[in-house]
Amino acid sequence: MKESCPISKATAFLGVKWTLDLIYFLQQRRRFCELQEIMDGLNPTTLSHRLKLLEAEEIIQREVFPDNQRHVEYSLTAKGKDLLAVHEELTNWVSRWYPEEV
Amino acid sequence: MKESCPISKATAFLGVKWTLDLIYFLQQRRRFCELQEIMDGLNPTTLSHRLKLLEAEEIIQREVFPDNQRHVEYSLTAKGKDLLAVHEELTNWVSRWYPEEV
DNA sequence: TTTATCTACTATATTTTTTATAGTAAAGGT
DNA sequence: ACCTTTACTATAAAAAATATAGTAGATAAA
Repeated sequence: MKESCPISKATAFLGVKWTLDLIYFLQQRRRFCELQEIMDGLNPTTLSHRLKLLEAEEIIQREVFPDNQRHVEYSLTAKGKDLLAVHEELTNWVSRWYPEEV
Repeated sequence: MKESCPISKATAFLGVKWTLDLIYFLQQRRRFCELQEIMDGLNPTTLSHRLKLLEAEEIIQREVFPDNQRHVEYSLTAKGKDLLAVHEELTNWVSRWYPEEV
């Protein structure tokens, strides 16, 4: 952006469909299929892309269980957890403007 | 989403490319062409779509100047200004994790 | 021990969004 | 009269999201 936007580092991945929701749900560590279900059948191609993007940004970490290669868990890194403050503000905003929803 | 996500009301428009940046730049009231320039030539079709979305959500307001129909200004509503708290948190996060950028 | 199920994806094709580019129509300046 | 600015819209191409099916390994059930 011409005029620097101090948050462009963040909007590059937060302003992408599903990212904000995904971070919310990853407050608990989750498996791929759990995320799919929770997110109402979000298609696996998109979910896979998004997880890779967030992993590359070091917002989440992917852990494969050594005893079972098919067991993979995703969770927030310290950097990712630190983003939850943003979610909190967002939750507050939603409760102020859509009180019936929260 | 199956399991309710309390912020889905917000992520529906914030999790869309350019929305977060747009709100940031609309801290000051701006005209269409200014936004285009500031956002590094963001194409007018997308900008137009986004402005309409945010207007529909009552995050921004569109004002046509009565003396000149070609003079249109966009600015944040109270609801939109209230979202700036989220931007602030985001700015803080960026400064913590990308100190060289801010 | 064959068969079925679960998990974590990838492949392919279709639909939706975004983008680049050009164009329009009104108003204002020169 | 002519050029520029403004706020868009139109069209076509490129990129991203989705639906759907499929794969491969591991575990469970018959």
